[in-house]
Amino acid sequence: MSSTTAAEPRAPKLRADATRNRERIIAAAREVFVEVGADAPLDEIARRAGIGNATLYRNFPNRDALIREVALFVKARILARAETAMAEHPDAFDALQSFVHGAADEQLGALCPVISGRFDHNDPDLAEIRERLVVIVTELMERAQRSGGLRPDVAPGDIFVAISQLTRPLPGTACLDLSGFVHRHLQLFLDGLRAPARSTLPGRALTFEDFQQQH
Amino acid sequence: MSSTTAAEPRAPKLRADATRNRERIIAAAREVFVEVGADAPLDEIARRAGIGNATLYRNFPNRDALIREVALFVKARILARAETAMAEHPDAFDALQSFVHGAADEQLGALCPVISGRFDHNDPDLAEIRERLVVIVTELMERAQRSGGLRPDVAPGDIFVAISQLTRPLPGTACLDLSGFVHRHLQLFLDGLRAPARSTLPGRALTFEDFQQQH
Amino acid sequence: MSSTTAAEPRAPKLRADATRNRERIIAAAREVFVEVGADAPLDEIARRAGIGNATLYRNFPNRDALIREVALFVKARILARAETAMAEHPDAFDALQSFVHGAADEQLGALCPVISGRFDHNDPDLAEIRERLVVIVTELMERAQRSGGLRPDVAPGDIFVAISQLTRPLPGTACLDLSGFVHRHLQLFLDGLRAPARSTLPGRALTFEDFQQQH
Amino acid sequence: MSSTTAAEPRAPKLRADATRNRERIIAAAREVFVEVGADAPLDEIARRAGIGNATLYRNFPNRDALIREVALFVKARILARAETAMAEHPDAFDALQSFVHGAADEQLGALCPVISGRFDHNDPDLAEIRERLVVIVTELMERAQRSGGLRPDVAPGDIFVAISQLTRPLPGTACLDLSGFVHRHLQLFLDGLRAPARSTLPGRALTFEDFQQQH
DNA sequence: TATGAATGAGTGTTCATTCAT
DNA sequence: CATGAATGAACACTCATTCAT
Repeated sequence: MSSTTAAEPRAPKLRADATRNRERIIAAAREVFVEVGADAPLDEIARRAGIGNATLYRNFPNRDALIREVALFVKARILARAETAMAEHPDAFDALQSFVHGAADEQLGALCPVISGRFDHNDPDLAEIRERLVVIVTELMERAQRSGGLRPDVAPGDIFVAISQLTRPLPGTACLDLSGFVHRHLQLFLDGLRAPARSTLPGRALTFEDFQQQH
Repeated sequence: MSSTTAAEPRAPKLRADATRNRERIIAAAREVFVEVGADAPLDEIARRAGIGNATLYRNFPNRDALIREVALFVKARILARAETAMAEHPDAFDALQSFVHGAADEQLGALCPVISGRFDHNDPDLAEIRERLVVIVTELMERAQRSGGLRPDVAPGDIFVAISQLTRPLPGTACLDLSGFVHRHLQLFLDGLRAPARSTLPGRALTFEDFQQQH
Repeated sequence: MSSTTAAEPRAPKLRADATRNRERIIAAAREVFVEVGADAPLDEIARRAGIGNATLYRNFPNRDALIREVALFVKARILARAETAMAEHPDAFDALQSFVHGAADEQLGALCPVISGRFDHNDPDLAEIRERLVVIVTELMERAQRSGGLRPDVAPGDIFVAISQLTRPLPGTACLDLSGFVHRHLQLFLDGLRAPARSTLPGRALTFEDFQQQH
Repeated sequence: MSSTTAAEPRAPKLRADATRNRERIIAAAREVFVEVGADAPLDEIARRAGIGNATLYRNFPNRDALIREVALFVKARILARAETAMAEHPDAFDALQSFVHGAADEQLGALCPVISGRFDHNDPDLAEIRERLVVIVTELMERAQRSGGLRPDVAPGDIFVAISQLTRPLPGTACLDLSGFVHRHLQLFLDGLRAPARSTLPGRALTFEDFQQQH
């Protein structure tokens, strides 16, 4: 996944420190981005990670590089949620519901605006994980549509938009303020997704690409 | 509503410039806040309004005062949408749907995060318009629930959260990027609101006060 | 004294307003300069005088012109104090003491720093009143020296420096904070001025010109 | 006194730059405050110290923090003057005179208005040095009163007011303009302080606390 | 290599002065 | 002629990024 995974056999000791720093930075960055937003002071992230600011810059030459790593990290976790959901729920719509609520717990909504706009659509690492995510969510939805649980006029992009929008915290607020209600409104949206459709939707079904253009 | 509506017949001439500037500032502020967010440079707003920055400060001594006026302006328009919706649609759920889509067109979603947090809950002008909004939306929903169109386990706060979240643009993006799909996802949410309820919702119904605490 | 005293016979009515405005501005300026200092916002002076800011600028094209008028006004009052002191006190040193305490009451100390530095030494009105002040204070001091009350190694500039310095309020403070003690320290200084001299003074006696170079 | 005196032997190298900068900033601040006053542009201080403005802010997060350090620095030097004066002069009034002229040379007069008003009376460092100053000046004066050199109706506050007022430069002027005469007028004041008293003073003797309330 | 410090560009806000009514 | 409004320049302070140790 990461480009520094298996290469040089030398300097293994230094790497112990280095990778621990990387992880601490990414964790701190995720926290701070969720709380403060994409414009969070990088010094604050460094402080929260317990390192000097220049160390942060050594690991991630600019804000976008850091955001990229956070994106990779979070998408990997969301992918894992999808895999778990599919494995654990025999009913396809149940699996979809489980995935939606699980992705919300990964704070996808809080992080989408952070990532948004700064996205390098050609980044191979991101492309790979995105592709895997597309595949599994498409599979999840098609199963649910075939089983008659999910209305037929929706596509993966619709799901991701709903998750990211309905779970976004308000800026300047710690993420949890509305979170007591997040699952409630996701559930209302999921109820709207059930077959049979109760209305004719305007627009067209959103592909994952539509969503990715935004995020 | 506005304090400059019909009152003093004197000194209309001097006011001509001033009020035109005020209006231009508010319009520019709304635009810029929607596009850039609550931290938008005030100089940019001044530039967009075609005035000097100090003129902006003369009219609105600080950012919050400006945001307050934008809030008043937008809430007034949303109130008007609610009144229109109620008047024009004999079916109560239709009226509710019309209101929801109309409020989205007023960019409520874009402006909620702007207003959020900086809200002076004691401001009498804001309190008044908020109160009128509460009354009419409550009425709309209760009618729809009595007529069997709307599920009984939801309250006004749920509606406002949905509107504001599902219509929020991504930061750093002109508002319209997702807007082609906004009504689509609102419609999915509205489908989830229809009676009979297709699930048991977690949490409790949100009152308008719950929503206001956020916005 | 003023250059607008006796001239044009026309427009006497307008002048009534105009001169009342002038006086109110000067009074307000004196107050505000004493309270806030030489950098006081001119808008505050206009506000305190109950006029618009542009009216202030019409009367006094810039800060220095306003300060000049305040200087003239205050010096005229101090001159009057000197004349009164000389007339009322048979003993020359008593007269000097009376003058010193009286000048302090005119807030000379507060206003010297306002005036200082912006002085136009060629201004004929100021020159005239300055000259009259020099003459009378010199007379006061020479009498006191001849009568053996005042030590011989001091000159008018020494007196004025003492008054202005010992009565200066601290910046950012309303003038009166130390004022309970001003006369106390002036009195100590006056005790040091009495003959016979208790020390040999460093430097040379200050003329009024020495003082004027500062103020 | 200073928290960087003798303590940590580690990390002396990095500190070399930093402390040199701190010292240069304090020196420049003292200069500029004396010349321009408490409202001096901090950018000018940074420029004079030969550093970037943000470096100044890194060392002193706001104007008051900088003023505090200047106050500490200057008070320490004045305290040293008092100790020297007491040690070197067998006659108590001579010692007092030496202290007064010495404190004037430290530009106490110029800096009192800078410090004034922004004083945090609870600051422990400032409280400590203030206390030591009170003790030694009280001692100086009581000795001089016991030896019959100093009139009995004065107290430390009277001395400090005289020093600070008589040595204050005019704003907008380099401090030295009047300085040729400062010692002359201080000497006149000191002559007024000698026993026997030549008048009955109005008001009451000023304690150091009276003075501190101002500065 | 990791760090703390330095930097300069950017933003909010104030105020003296000018302009239009 | 008096006024309120408009203006731009100035300053405090923040933050991303670079440098020296």
